[in-house]
Amino acid sequence: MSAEKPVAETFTITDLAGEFKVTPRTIRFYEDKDLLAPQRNGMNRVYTRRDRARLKLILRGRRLGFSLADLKEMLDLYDLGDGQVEQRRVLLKRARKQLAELEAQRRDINDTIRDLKGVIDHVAESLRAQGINEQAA
Amino acid sequence: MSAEKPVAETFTITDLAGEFKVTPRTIRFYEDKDLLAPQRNGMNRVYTRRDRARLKLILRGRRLGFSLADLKEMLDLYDLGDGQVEQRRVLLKRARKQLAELEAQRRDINDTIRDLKGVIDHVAESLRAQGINEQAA
DNA sequence: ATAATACTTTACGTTTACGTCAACGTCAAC
DNA sequence: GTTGACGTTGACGTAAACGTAAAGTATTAT
Repeated sequence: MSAEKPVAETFTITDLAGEFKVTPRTIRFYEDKDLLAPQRNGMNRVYTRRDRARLKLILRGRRLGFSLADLKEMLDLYDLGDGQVEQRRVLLKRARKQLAELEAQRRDINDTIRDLKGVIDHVAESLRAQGINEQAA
Repeated sequence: MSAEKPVAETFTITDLAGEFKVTPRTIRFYEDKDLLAPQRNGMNRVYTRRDRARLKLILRGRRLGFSLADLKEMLDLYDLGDGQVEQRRVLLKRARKQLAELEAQRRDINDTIRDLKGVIDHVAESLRAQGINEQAA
């Protein structure tokens, strides 16, 4: 009898696992690595929307090839926005460094996309030149 | 007595390792996985500019988080542009699928960059609001 | 002749990110 | 009261991507 509304107040581990197409094992593993820290209801883990947002960020980072250690640092960046002055200065430096790396990665992606488009155009053209349809007969 | 010009005709394994900041072990490992197939001069490997280009592509792919298995497929895409018609049709489909994935990844990156910029702006602003310089005293 | 340098193969070790049982707790339904 | 359904904690297994010796070969320098 779980609510079907877009977002509930809290989530169970299988809720999140189902939503993001990962196994509960994965989510527990992230907790073991201190990337998540859900509350408990007795023995059971209870995830807030904030936990859910963190998980989303972790999985996005993983798709971009970042290690869990990297992602822990990035999450700490998001967390420590209300620290002491010196802490925030350090945070700012790290965040800008991280930003530079992401922009470098974006350049890599753009280059790769351009190359791949070149291949596609070339092959598509070579098929057209022979008067061949792209779809099979 | 190695030439210092930007590009030579052929390269040794340590040439490439030096240029791309990886170890020879890494390059040999890629060969073992059939991502590279350099010529031999006796026992020693000899890399052409084409091999070098492949290595460059592999390393760029790795920075984007692709597995070596993924990259082998992608390299095959680049290679098979002159195959039979049916082969090229398959190639075209795969290439377009690959392109779609890359564009999805670019969206992930753009989202992440946007989030991170938000953090930076927020923290920088909070420091300015207190009349604090970003650099330490 | 020998030492240094550069390269080779073989093989076992390591880290990361989980997968896969196994055994147990808890609550609702039958 | 036992059977699921869902959750829990270990603990061991594993695939990927190299790292790290160990031991041999080939060329070059002295």
